[in-house]
Amino acid sequence: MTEADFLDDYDPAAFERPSVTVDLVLLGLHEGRPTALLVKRGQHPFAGQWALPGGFVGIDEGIDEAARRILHDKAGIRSAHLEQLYTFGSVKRDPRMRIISVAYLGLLANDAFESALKETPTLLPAGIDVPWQGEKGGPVEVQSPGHEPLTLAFDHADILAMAILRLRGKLDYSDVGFAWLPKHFTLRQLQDVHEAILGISLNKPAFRRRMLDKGWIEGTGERETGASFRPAELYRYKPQN
Amino acid sequence: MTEADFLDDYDPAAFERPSVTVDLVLLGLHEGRPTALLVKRGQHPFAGQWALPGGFVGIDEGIDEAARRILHDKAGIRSAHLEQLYTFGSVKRDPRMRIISVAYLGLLANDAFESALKETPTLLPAGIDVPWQGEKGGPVEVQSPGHEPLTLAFDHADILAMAILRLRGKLDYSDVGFAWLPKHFTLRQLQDVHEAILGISLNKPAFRRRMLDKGWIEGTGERETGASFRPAELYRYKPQN
DNA sequence: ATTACATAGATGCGCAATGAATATAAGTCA
DNA sequence: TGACTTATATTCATTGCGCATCTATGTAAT
Repeated sequence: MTEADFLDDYDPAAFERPSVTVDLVLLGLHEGRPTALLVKRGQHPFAGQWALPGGFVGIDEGIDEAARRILHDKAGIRSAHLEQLYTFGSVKRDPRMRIISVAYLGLLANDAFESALKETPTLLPAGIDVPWQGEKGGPVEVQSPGHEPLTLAFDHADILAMAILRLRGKLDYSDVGFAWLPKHFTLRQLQDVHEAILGISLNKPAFRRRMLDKGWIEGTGERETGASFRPAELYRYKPQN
Repeated sequence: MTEADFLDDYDPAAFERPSVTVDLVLLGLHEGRPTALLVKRGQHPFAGQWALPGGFVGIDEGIDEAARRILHDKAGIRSAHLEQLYTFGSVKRDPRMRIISVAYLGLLANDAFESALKETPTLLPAGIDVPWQGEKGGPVEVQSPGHEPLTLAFDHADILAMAILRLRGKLDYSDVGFAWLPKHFTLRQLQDVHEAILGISLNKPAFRRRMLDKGWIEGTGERETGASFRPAELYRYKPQN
C-alpha cells in the first residue's frame, strides 16, 4: 500500500492530464423513427464526416453543466431531458490527442427538434436503423434525410448504439417514453413512440391497459381535433406512482 | 456555429484540464449482505475517513485499463467482473482541485474477496445497508465489520448507492447474479445472492422455475457434500440464451 | 434398524398481466 | 343516410408468479 498511498497523495499536476469532452446524442422522433442531430466536421480528423455535437468541459464547470451549455450553444435548445449515458475513454479514440468523452443522451420533443433544425441549419437529422432486436446490442446504421448511409466520425456510432440500448432498457420503468410527446397526447401517439423505440409493433388493448394501470397517465376529458374519424381522448403524463 | 466551430478546433492545450480518476466499487457477499472494500484515507481531505479505492488515469491508458490496473494494485485482484458505472464530475466534489471520476463496479466471488482481504490487510470490508426498496434510490448506510456506522469520503456514498441501483436493475436480465458464486453452485446459493442484492426474500419454487425456464443454468448431476441433510444438486451457469 | 429432522425438490391452485380476436362508439364525408 | 376509419371496450386463452403443500433424501440420535 505504500505505492498506492504515494500515488494517492501525489501532486497530479505532475501528470499529464487528458482532455475531457461532452458529446450529445440528441434524439427526436422524425418520420416514425429515432433520429439524431449531427454536425459536419470541417477539420481533420474525420473531415467531412458527421459527428455528435460536443465540446470541452471547462475547468470550473460540472459535466452536467457542460452538457447543458453545449446543448444550448450547438443546438440552440434551452432545456431537454438530458441524462448521462456512458464515458468513452480508449486511448486511440481521437487520433490527435488523449480525449475522454462523457456522452449524454438528450430527448427532444417534436417542437424542440424542429426549432433546433430551423435555428441551426447545419444540424443534420439522421435516421437511425437498428438491425437487432430487444437489448441484444450491436452497431446501428445511420442515414441522411435522403436515406443515404452515413459514416460517423470517431467512435460516435458506438455512442449512438449505447443510446438506443439505454432508451429501450428504460422505456417501461421510467418516463423517457413521454419526452418526445407534447403535454397532451393520445394513446396512439404514446404507442407510436414506444414502437419506434422498441422497433416492434405492440398490441393495442394491452398497451392501453398497461399504461392506464401503471398510473402514469390520466385523461384530460378533451379530445383531439382535425381527425376525419373518431377523435381520440387526450391524456397527460402524471408523475410519480 | 462560428463559435462552436472555433471551440471545436481550438487547441485544447490552451485550456486547463481536469484530472481524471477511476474509483472502484468492489462488492462481495459477506455475512449475507453486499459488502464493499474500502481504504482509509491518510491525508487531507477527509483524513481518517474511508473511501473507495481509486487512482489517476494515465495519459496512455484507457479508462477500462486503468480500472483493471487499480484493481490489481490496490486490491491485489487480477480479474473480476468489472463494468463502468457512472462518471461523477461536479466541480466541488474534491476540495483540492478539479477531479472527474469514472466509477467502476467490480463484483468479487467469495474466494477473490477473501484473498483480497488477506493480501491487503488495509482493506476494510464494509457492509451496506440499503434503507429503500426496489429501485427507488437514495442514500445507503455503510458499516464496519463491528457494525459501527462509517462516513465515506467525497461523494463516495453516492457512488455506492449508484452501484446498488445498477446491481438491482441488472439482476434479472444479465449475468451479474452469478458473479458472486463459484463455478458450481446450488439453487439455494443463487437465491441467497438474489435476495441479498434485492434486499427482500423470494419465493422458492417460483425462483427455481424462473431460473430453469430462463435457460441460464444447467444441472451438473453432482451434488453438494458436507450437508447434514439432503444434498442439493450443483448447477453451473450456461451463457447465452 | 428405526425414527426424527432439516432441507431439497416437485406439484397443484388461484391471481394478475398479457396477447389476440371481436364488438361497439364516434367522428367525417360522399 | 350510410360507408369508412379509428378509438375504446369486452371477452377469452395463455403465461408467469405467489403460495401452500407434498414428497424425496441425506444425517444423526435412539
